[in-house]
Amino acid sequence: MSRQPDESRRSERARQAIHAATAELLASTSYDAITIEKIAAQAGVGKQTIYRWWPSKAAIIVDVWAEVIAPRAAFPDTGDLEADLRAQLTRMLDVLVEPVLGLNYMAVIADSQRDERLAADLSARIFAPRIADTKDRLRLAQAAGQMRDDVDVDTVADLLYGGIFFRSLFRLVPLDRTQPDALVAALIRGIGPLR
Amino acid sequence: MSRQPDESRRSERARQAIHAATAELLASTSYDAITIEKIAAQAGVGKQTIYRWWPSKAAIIVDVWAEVIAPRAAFPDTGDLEADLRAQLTRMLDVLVEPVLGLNYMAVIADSQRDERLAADLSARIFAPRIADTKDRLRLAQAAGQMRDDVDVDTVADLLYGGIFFRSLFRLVPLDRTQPDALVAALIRGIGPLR
DNA sequence: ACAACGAGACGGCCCGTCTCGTCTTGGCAT
DNA sequence: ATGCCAAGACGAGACGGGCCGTCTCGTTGT
Repeated sequence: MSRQPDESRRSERARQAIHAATAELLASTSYDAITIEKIAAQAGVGKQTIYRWWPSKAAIIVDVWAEVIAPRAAFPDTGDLEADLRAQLTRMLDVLVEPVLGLNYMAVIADSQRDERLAADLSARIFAPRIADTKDRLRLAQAAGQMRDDVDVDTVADLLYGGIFFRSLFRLVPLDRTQPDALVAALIRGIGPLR
Repeated sequence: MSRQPDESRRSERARQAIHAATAELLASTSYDAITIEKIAAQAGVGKQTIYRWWPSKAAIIVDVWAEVIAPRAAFPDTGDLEADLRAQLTRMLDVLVEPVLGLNYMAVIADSQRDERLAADLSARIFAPRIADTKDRLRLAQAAGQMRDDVDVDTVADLLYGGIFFRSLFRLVPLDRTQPDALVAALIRGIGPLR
C-alpha cells in the first residue's frame, strides 16, 4: 500500500524553489491567504510536486522554519539562572511580536490543533528541542543549588512557556517586552508570602 | 452603509434551532467538519438566516458557550488561596480533557488567531470574565497577606492559565489531572532556593 | 527506462451572496 | 380592541468563486 515516491530522484531545485517561495509568502502574506496553489505558482512548480513531498502547507512552513531556526537556538548558560531564563523567553517573544511572522507563527500552532500529523511534526522539530534544552538548563540549576530540587522541571517549563504564549493566544493584553522579566521573577521568588 | 437587520423582528424559534443544532454538532463532530451549511440543514433554517445574525461558525459556537457556561462560573473563595487556584485550574482542565469538546474548544481558540472579530468576541465573553475573577481573587489574597503584594496579578494570571493551556496547545505531554497541583505549588513557593 | 517534473484540467466541497415565494410582525386606521 | 398592510425576516436553494486534492498530459533528468 505504500505509495512512497523515490527519494533519490527528488529534484533539489524544486525543493529549494518551494522553500524560497514559502519563505517569501510567509513574510508578506497572512497565513490564510497562503495556498498551495500560490506556493506552486510562485515557485514555478507543479502542484503535484508539492503534494508528492508534503502533506499540507503547514508542513512546508514547519520544514522551512526548522531549516532556518534550528542552528540559531542554543539555550544560554551564563551561570545566572534568572538571567538565562529571561534571555530565552525574550528571544521567543521577539518572534511573537514580529507583525506578520508572529501572527503566522501562531496560525501554524493554531492549525496544529486540527491536524495531528502537523502537531507531531511541529512539536518534534520546533518545540521539543527547545524545551528539552530548557529542562537541561533547569536541571543544571538544580545541581548548582540555584533552584529547589523538589519542583518538577516539566512544571516549570509549562509555567515559563505557557506564560509567554498565553498573551499571544488571547490578546487580552498587548504583548509587552518586559513580560519575561516579570514572569521569571515571580516564578523564581514565588508569589506566596515571604517566609 | 449600515445594513443592520431589524433586531426586533428576529425569529426566536430560528435562533434556538440554530443554537441547538450547533450544540449537537459540537458534541459529535470535529470542528473542521462543522460547516454553516450543516448547521443550517440540521436546524431546518436557511443559510441566509445564519449569515444575517452571525459572522462565522465560530461566532455561533461562542454564542452557544457563552449562554451555557456563563452562569456556572464563579471563582471559589474558601480563604485558602492555594486550594482555590487549584480548584479553578482543575475546572478548566476538566473541559480540556473532554475528548471531543476539548478539541473543539482548542480549535475555536485556534481559529481566533486568524479572525480578529472572533478573538475579541471570545475574549470578551468567555475568557475575560474568568480572568477578571481570578485577578480579583488574587488581590483579595494580597490584602489578606496570603500573597506578596510586589507581584503583578497580570503576571500571575499569565503563569497560571498559560501553564494549563500550554500542554493542551503542544501536546508534548499528555494532559494530567495532577498538573494544577504542581503548577500552583511551584508558583506559590517559587522555584528559587530556600532562603 | 522510468519516475519525477511543470502545467493545468477536473470534480468536489464549502464559502458567501443572491433570488425566489412564504410567513410573521409591528404600526396604523378603523 | 380588531383587522389590514407593508416591511422585512424566513426556508429553500441556485449561483459563481476559490481552493482542495487527484488525475492526466508531454517533458526532463538521472
